Amino acid sequence: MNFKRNTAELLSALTGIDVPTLLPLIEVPPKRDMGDFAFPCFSLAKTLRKAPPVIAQDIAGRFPLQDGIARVEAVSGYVNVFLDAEAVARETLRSVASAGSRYGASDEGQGRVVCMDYSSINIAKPFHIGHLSSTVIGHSLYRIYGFLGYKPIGINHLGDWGTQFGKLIVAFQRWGDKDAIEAGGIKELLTIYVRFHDEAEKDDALNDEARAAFKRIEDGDPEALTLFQWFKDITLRDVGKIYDVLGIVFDSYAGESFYNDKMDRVVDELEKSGLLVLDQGAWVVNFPEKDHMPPCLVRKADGASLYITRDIAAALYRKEHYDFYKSLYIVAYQQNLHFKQLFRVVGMMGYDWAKDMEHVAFGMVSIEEGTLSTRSGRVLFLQDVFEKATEKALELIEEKSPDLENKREVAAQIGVGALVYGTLSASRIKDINFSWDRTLNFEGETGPYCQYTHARACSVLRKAETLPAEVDYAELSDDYAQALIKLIAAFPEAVQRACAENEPFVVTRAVTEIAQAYNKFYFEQRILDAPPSTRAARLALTDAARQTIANGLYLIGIAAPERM
RNA sequence: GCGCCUGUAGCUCAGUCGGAUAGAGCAACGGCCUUCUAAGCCGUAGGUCCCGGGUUCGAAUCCCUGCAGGCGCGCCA
Repeated sequence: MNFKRNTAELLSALTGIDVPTLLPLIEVPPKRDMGDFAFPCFSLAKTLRKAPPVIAQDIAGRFPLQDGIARVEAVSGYVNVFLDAEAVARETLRSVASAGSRYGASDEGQGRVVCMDYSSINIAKPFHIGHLSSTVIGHSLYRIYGFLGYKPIGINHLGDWGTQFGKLIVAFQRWGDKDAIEAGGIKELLTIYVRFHDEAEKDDALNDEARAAFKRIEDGDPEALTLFQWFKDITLRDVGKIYDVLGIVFDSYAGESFYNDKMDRVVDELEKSGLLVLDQGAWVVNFPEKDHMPPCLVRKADGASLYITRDIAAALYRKEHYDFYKSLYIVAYQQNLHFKQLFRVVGMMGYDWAKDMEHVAFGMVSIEEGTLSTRSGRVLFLQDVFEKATEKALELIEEKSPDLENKREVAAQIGVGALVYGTLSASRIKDINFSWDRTLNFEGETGPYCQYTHARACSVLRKAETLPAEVDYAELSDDYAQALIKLIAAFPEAVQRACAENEPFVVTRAVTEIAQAYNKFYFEQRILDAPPSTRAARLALTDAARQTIANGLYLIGIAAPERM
């Protein structure tokens, strides 16, 4: 049963206001002793020509005490509704128990396809913390949408085209060592790439050579293509290790090179719709004055296409190939203008589904030394951060639970959990200033805290050995149990909000609050050595908390170890 | 110059699209392990919700002006 809806229905009968308009007006009071739901009567004052406290008093006096409603009070213009603790406990715990790992899930998506462009790494460039946000937000949204019945399509739009591949070929042929690259991976590729730049400073002819080498890739020269593919394989193999650690899989790796032969069509179409204008030798699309947007360049003076040309081609391809209901781009806010232009151009081309594309923007990551910059050495490789966090977790495990069997595995889950949590703990738009202190702090509102709480609940259940078949839910009327139950009951709504706003942090917060409430409950109330009836009820609550935390952690892409 | 975004405790952030006395965590200080995992719990202290106007029963929240910071603004992605 949905208590909020039920309250709205009863209120509707008393006020004559229909349920849909009533529902958003009902709020949760700031303090628990003010009840479970509150209905402010101020907005009714004008139409009813009565003072809000009088109206509240009237409604409260006529409120029927049924369907789990214990009592109703009128306090300074509010109607405060108190739910029956036993009923709330029963309904909530039963629905968690029956849904299990699907608690919070729904079929509201009805199998509709949602494309998600995230992570989208560059070939031959190492994965650094700047790539983490897109990867982790995208992955979480992938799970959230899937959980709510959509069919997500995870797309890693690879940056696998451009003259840098010509440079890599030249560099490899001059100074490369196949075995060293096979062994060293991306870091080795980066080394020869950096060397190319150093040498090219002295000898500009190298740049011409690189351009020629890239031309060979474009022309389909077998040797060049083989090398090109090899660079990609090396990169994906390396980056794949990070995706494995994060538990990420993609449905498509179609990147820039994939769209290479699909761009002429875009230019043709733009031309036919009369949108293309020649300006200073280049072809551009101009926007109406009201858009306040500079024109966007679609084809360079030398005939070459650009980033946005590829993105238009990709948008068309995705619509035709997946027939998406929504198409999300999880990309930093630096590219706000780019996506505004992209969506507008696609709309101007006459595709009404342009409205279904959305830029899921997020803030920038900087480190203490300043903005990230590979060239000036201000980088933090994700691999290194993972390792350091895992090491810290391992130290703590050695200290706190030296008997744990799979220490390394759990340490990695905790270290990575800390990092992922850090990325998903605030709204997307906030900039992140990376700090080792914060990353390696596993106390308070952190990933390890939530994981710890989950493991703690698991430990209690393990010692109990069996879950009770019969539960007297009246045993869960104390404040600590009730606070926890209400947060568990609110979890499905949090998942829906996270989806509607493309904001994984909403789930992060919900999980954190449940963990906090469970820890308070755990500290204040004995579970295993309570009297049988109480013990049974508290075990059932422990299991519900355990399950909900596990589901929430899954949705934000964090592992939930049973021991730590 | 134009456009977008951000501004809440020393720091990192919430604040359920206008509601009741603005909440958490970190850091600081003080307590709690012979009892279910102390990666935990409790307490103390910490606020000009950037400034100023406006809208109304009521504003951290909505509107306007300003200030500060970030990002972007044609041949990169």
